[in-house]
Amino acid sequence: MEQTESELLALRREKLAALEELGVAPFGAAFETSGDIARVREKFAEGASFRIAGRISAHRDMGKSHFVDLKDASGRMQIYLQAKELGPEAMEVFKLLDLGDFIGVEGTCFTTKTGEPTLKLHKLELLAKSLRPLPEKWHGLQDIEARYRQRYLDLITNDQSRAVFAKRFLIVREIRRFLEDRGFVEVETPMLQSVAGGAAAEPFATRHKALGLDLYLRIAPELYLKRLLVGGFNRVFELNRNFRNEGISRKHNPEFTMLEAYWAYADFGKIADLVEEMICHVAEVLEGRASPRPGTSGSSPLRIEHRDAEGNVTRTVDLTRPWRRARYHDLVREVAGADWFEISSEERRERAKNLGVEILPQLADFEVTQHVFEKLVEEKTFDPLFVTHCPKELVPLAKQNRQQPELVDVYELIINGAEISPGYTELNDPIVQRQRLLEQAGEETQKLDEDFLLALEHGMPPAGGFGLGIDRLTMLLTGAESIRDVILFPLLKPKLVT
RNA sequence: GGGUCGGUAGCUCAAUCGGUAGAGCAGCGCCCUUUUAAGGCGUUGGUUCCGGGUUCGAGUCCCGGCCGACCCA
Repeated sequence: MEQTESELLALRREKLAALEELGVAPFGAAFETSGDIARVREKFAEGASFRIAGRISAHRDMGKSHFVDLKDASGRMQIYLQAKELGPEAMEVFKLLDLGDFIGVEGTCFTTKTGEPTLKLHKLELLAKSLRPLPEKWHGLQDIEARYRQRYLDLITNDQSRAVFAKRFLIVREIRRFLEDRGFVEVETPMLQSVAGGAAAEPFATRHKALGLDLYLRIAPELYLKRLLVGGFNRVFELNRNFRNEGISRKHNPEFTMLEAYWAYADFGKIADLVEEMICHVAEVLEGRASPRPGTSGSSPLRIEHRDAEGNVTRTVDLTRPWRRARYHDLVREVAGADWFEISSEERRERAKNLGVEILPQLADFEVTQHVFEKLVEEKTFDPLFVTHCPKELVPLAKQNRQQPELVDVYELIINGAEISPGYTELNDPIVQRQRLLEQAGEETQKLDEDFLLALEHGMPPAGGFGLGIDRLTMLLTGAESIRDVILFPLLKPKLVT
């Protein structure tokens, strides 16, 4: 089933063959450079000689001479070719080059009439032939689907996209650095688990052949990290992928990156302090400011601006410390009336509808309140807000409050209209933990993680812990509207691109 | 899962009421030794996402499907 190639592709193959005929290896070997292009631009000095390598991104043909733009991840540099200088053999090779080819060059610095720093070539080497044309230089790759499926083209073409991912990698690096500075040890726990615990979510199922074992991709590392608290690690974190077999949306990808950390002898209040400081630290490093000094970062204003395609500010998130902390019940009262928890269940349902919150009849009472909370507090809160003392039904793995046992000692951090980080005073009572897990499993006939309960029975120190969604944090700090814009290869249905 | 919108040349986009599928960039040929979205002249390139249907005639209208975006559940 031979498919006829388009002329563009056929032509590039012909050039490939012609190069081979000239004795040029079209997929070359290592090439020693004087540094990446940005470095060479810094070192640029009239008359000095440098070697650079990169992709041909533009070509301006002047007849007997040519201007070519060479690009690498660090920047762009103009090179200048003269037939006289390079000689006829090299010019013959040059004629067979295309936009998108990788070349290595050696040349002498000079500045053009228009002030452009340029290398006048005396050597040119083909490093890799490109057999397909790249997207157009001016508009770049606009097709959203193509940008996700062929992210490499998006990264080549769209500087903003590359900037978002550069920020993501910096965020991850700074989080690791911050936690390690405070004595947290990074660990790795199983992604393949025979009981997918630590959260309420549908797991992906898989199978180990040799052991004849049903396994699940983890939905959270929590139960393993707590085993490490039992084992004597007092400050641990894991920053890696979780998998949840659920729908896809602007805020959800089936695999996503989660930070979880546990701190022995701390509680959720200390955890909130830590998370607040950590996010501000990361934001300040992203903004190019000096690292915040302990105890002083609270005073300096810190705002994140989100912009649309035209560069207009669409939202400002104010991260200036200290962040607001408020109790769940108080926040609900603020939006739904001071008497919300005194009125009858029927009255609450009626009022929720009047407030524009859709309530299905089968919802439990606490779920009605939770819906009101989500619609009227969470989705309307953009500046950081620690929501504390949630009802225990919402958070089965946290510790109950000593004064009010119907509440748990947790916070839920909301920024940018979404939950971004839950923090807990962890439950370390194995007997209560077993009851809670049994209740949670309920009719779902979910297996209990008996190994985890066994570990707890050996004694787990009181501890604070938190989770932090790295994708959503990156959305916050980059202004991305969709989680797919901060994940290099988001999940899409398969489709052959040609 | 439901609703709305979209898929046209390698890329970015047009195509009136259903009437010969076009432009810019890229490519190819020619001219030009400091250009930079280089320029000038010429030129190639199409399964209009796929499959049916209506029609003298379908990119356009109808039905089904695939993929994506947004909203809702």
